[in-house]
Amino acid sequence: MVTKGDETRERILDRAMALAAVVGLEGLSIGELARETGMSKSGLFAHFASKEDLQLKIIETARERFARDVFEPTLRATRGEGRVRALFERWLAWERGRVGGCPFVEASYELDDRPGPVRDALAAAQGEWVDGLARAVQIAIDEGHFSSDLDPRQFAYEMYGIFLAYHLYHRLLDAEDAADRARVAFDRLVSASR
Amino acid sequence: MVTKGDETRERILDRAMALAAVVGLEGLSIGELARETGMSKSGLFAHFASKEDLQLKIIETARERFARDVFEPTLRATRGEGRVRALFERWLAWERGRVGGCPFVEASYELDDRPGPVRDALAAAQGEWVDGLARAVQIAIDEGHFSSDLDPRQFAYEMYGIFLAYHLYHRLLDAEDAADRARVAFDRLVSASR
DNA sequence: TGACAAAACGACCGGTCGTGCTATTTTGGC
DNA sequence: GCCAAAATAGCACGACCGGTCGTTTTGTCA
Repeated sequence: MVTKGDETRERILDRAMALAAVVGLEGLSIGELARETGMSKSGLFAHFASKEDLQLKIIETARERFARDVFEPTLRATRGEGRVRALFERWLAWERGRVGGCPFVEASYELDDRPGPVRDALAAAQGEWVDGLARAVQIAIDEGHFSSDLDPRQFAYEMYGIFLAYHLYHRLLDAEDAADRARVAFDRLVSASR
Repeated sequence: MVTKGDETRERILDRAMALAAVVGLEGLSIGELARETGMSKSGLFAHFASKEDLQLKIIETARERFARDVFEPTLRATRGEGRVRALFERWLAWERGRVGGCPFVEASYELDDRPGPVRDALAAAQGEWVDGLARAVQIAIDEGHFSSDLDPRQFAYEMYGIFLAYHLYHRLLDAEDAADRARVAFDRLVSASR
């Protein structure tokens, strides 16, 4: 059964995720989050044991949303190259669709040098995603769409690079052709993999 | 003439740059920086008008260091493909050589959604670097090393992507093969450009 | 050596941080 | 419609934030 508390918790996490994508997981303050959600600081604290706990739950929430919006839909569609292409397009849309960009990317560069459970959770999530990408590429190889010489993990690496450049060009440099450049690069990567 | 004040200012900025690469430009606190440099907070404030001023000067310092260590040395070496390759290797070394990774990358994902003069300065520095890359590629085209069909700015985009993926794999995922993967990707990019 | 400016200091400002503890309100099952 | 449980608010705390102040130390040059 879903109680009222569950709902507010969900609402808080939604807002927190968006906020963290702008000011960072560390920069996010309880007071600001309380203001944003129209609650008191102590009201928030009934839902989260500590700020670190909140950060962990933000990452978990982002993980769920990403799986739901990007990864899972492609599992019910085509296999092989089509799925890899679908993953890429959904990934771009995921970035476009939220204020502050992809929370994983933002957090990754923020926490890369700050050891602790939050960094660990983030690295685990990122590792999972990279694995998922590589698996999709492996299937494309098995289906004969991609060359059997192809290294799926190298493909995932380069695909991630294209996404990161897209993120930077789009968010910081305000380049209107960011998505175009990303697609050109990705097409080149796919073509070279056949 | 270089006064004592100039020297300490230099020392402070050095330390501040390293610190900011770890905790971010916003996360960097005056108190912590004072502790790290063995000075008092007010002693610091003799050198910087405000925290924002400090952030701007950190970016400026990073820009100088980057130009000195990465960009300029390649101008005195080979032109064309050789220079582009040298830029890439020096770029990787620049990332490896400092705690916290490349300060520009860290700052870029931190500030991309926080308008203001600091973000502007950062975007300008990044734009400058992308321009420099594209110019080096254009020279390689003119020299006949790269195809005349090649779009230098697309090359710069993809090169940046490879670097960003390297940064992520190296810093967050602790992947030992990060540099190898970066070189494989870059070689593929260069080969496809000939 | 004495004068004067540059540099650094410690104390302190109002404000916000994360986080407790306790009281009050709201909710949902009987 | 009662009552326990769940949810939220109120309030206070010590620490630290960016920043200012008047003062003291240090370095430079006549």
